[in-house]
Amino acid sequence: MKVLTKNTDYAIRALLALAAKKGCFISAKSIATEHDIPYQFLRRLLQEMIRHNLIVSKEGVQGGFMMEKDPDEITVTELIEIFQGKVQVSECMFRKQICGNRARCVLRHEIMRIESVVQSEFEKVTIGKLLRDLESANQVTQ
Amino acid sequence: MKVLTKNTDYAIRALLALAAKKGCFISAKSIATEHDIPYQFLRRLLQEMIRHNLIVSKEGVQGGFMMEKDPDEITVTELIEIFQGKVQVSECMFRKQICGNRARCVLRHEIMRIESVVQSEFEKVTIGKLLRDLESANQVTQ
DNA sequence: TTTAATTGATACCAATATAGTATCAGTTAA
DNA sequence: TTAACTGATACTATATTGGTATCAATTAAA
Repeated sequence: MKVLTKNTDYAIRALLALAAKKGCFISAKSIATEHDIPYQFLRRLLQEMIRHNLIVSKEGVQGGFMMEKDPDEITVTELIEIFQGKVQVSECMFRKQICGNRARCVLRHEIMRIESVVQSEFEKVTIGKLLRDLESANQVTQ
Repeated sequence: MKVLTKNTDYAIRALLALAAKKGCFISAKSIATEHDIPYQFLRRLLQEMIRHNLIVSKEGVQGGFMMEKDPDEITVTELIEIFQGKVQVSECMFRKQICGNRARCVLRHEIMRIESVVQSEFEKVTIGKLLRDLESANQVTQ
C-alpha cells in the first residue's frame, strides 16, 4: 500500500525547488533535470498546481514557474487531495448494506477516527517545514 | 486516495461474520449473500486468509470456513499488509536522488514518522474489537 | 452409491489508476 | 527573427483493482 503516488512525490519535490528560490521563475526543464523528474509529466503537475493557485507561471524565454502560496500554508494533505483525491479510508463505509440498516456503523466510527488522524498528521507537514528541515540538513552534511 | 481497497473491506466483513459464529463452519455462499460480497471474489480472499492461518476450511457438504486465529490478534494492519502490501508512504524515499546523496533525507524522516502513526492506528483496530462494537451497537438498535 | 453442496486451484476479463510521452500552438526575451 | 519557454491536450503502456468462470476434488446426506 503506497500512500504517496509519483504525482504527489514529484509535486512535493518541485515545490521544494521553487520554495528554495522564492521570487524567481524556474523553468520546468531545470527542475526536471535537477530533480530527476520526467519533463512532460512534471509540466502537467505544474499546470495543475497553477490551477490550485500554489504557483504562477511566466511564458516565453526566461519564463518558468514561481512560488505563489506561502509554503507554510501548503500541506501534504492538500497535495494528496489534488493529485490523489481526498483521503478516505474506505468508500464502502457509506453503502447501504453496512450503514443503511443500522443507526450507527461500527466500522465507520473507527474509520472516521483513523481518517482524521491520518489527515492531521499529513497536515503537520508543510512545504515550508520540509524546506527548513532540508536546508538545515544540508548545512550539516555539505 | 482510498486507504482500504475492496479486498481488505470484504475480508474484514467476512472475518466479522466468522468471528460472530466462532467454532462453526460457514459457507462462502452464505457469507457472500448475507454481506453482499461477490461470491468468487470472496472465495479468493478466504483462500488467501487460509494461507495466512487466519481461518481454516472444511470441504464438501456442510463445509465452509471457520475462525482460526484469535480475533483480538487480527489487526487491520495485518489485513492491509495481506491484501494491499505493507504500508509505505512513498517508495521514492529510498531512491538515490534524494536519499543517497545525503546522510539523512528530511522527507524520509517525516514519512517514517507518519508511517508509524498510521500503522499504529490501524493496529489498534482488531477484528475482536470491531465485533464487540458491532454486537453492542446491535443491542441498542435492534 | 449416487448426488448435491461445498472448497481448491487457477485462468481469465474489464475497468480504472498510474506513469510517462508526444505534439503543436502561443508567448516573449534576446 | 529565433530559440526558450508555457498552455493545452491527446496518446500510450503498464499495473492495480474488481470481478467472473471453470473444473477437479471432497464429503454429508438422501
